[in-house]
Amino acid sequence: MDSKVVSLRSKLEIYKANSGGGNIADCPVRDVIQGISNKWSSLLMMALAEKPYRFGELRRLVPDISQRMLTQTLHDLQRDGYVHREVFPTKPPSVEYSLTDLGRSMFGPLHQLLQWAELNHGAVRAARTAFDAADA
Amino acid sequence: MDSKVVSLRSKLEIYKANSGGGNIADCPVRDVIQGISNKWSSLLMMALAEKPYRFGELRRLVPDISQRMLTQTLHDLQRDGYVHREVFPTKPPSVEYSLTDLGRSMFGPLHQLLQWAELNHGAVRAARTAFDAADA
DNA sequence: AGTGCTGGTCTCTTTTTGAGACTTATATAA
DNA sequence: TTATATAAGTCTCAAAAAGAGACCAGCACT
Repeated sequence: MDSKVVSLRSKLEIYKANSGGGNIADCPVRDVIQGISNKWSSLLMMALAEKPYRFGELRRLVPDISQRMLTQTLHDLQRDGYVHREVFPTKPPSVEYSLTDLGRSMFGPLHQLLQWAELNHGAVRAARTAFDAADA
Repeated sequence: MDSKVVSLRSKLEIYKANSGGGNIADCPVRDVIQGISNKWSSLLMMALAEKPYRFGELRRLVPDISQRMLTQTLHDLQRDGYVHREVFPTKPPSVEYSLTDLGRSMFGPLHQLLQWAELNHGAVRAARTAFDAADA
């Protein structure tokens, strides 16, 4: 219990103290988390955790993502090592995206968070409704 | 094992099939996840999981957040029910932010993800370096 | 010859974020 | 007394990011 608090403190205040001239903005945990804390990353991870998908399949699976952001998010996930991109020499060429070992490893804890969201979206919606009613 | 795959499938394809005219954009899991998948939410949750903080303390703890985004992110976290805001009648009045029960509940799985990031940021950095070297 | 499929890129517009001045009331310092 | 600091924001303007949609090349099918 206390160990959790200590480990948290280390990530913020003690991190700042330990890293001589280092800014907390350079914190490696932030660096990693911010790569997956954006609108589309977790959704695409969720899709690719199920099975590999092609570019067009992902676009149809997530109809409200723009082609531009699908390209860019997949590129970023590939760069961070979560996603593998493979081009098949069909006519026209098709591209398949799949999770790497690192991607599957990261999806473990991410999946826990997704499950929490599934279980608790009722509570979150209720909180929003109450909050919006309060200042009305 | 298979149950994980099935539960994933249900969130994407089967969700779409089950929710008659519903769009996958309305998916409640997405709704909740997108509330915490932004640049500052997880960082502030991390800080407040350690202990309650006042507005100015948070600003000093995270020096690269703008006052504007700190206000807005705390407001959104409060609206979603993760954070409690309390005003103390000091002169000038001070405001303390703390996690609610729902916030602490959500921080459980979030903390798992943060720990993964701490353990694996080396691998992510290495992947980035390799990727950037490849197309150079 | 025209149409559609592939996986993108390019441009333009709208939205979001960042930087920084400004606020109101009180306390402290010069 | 006048100046300065502190609290928690808000306001405005500039910059960055995201969304919408046209456009591209090469090949298959009609």
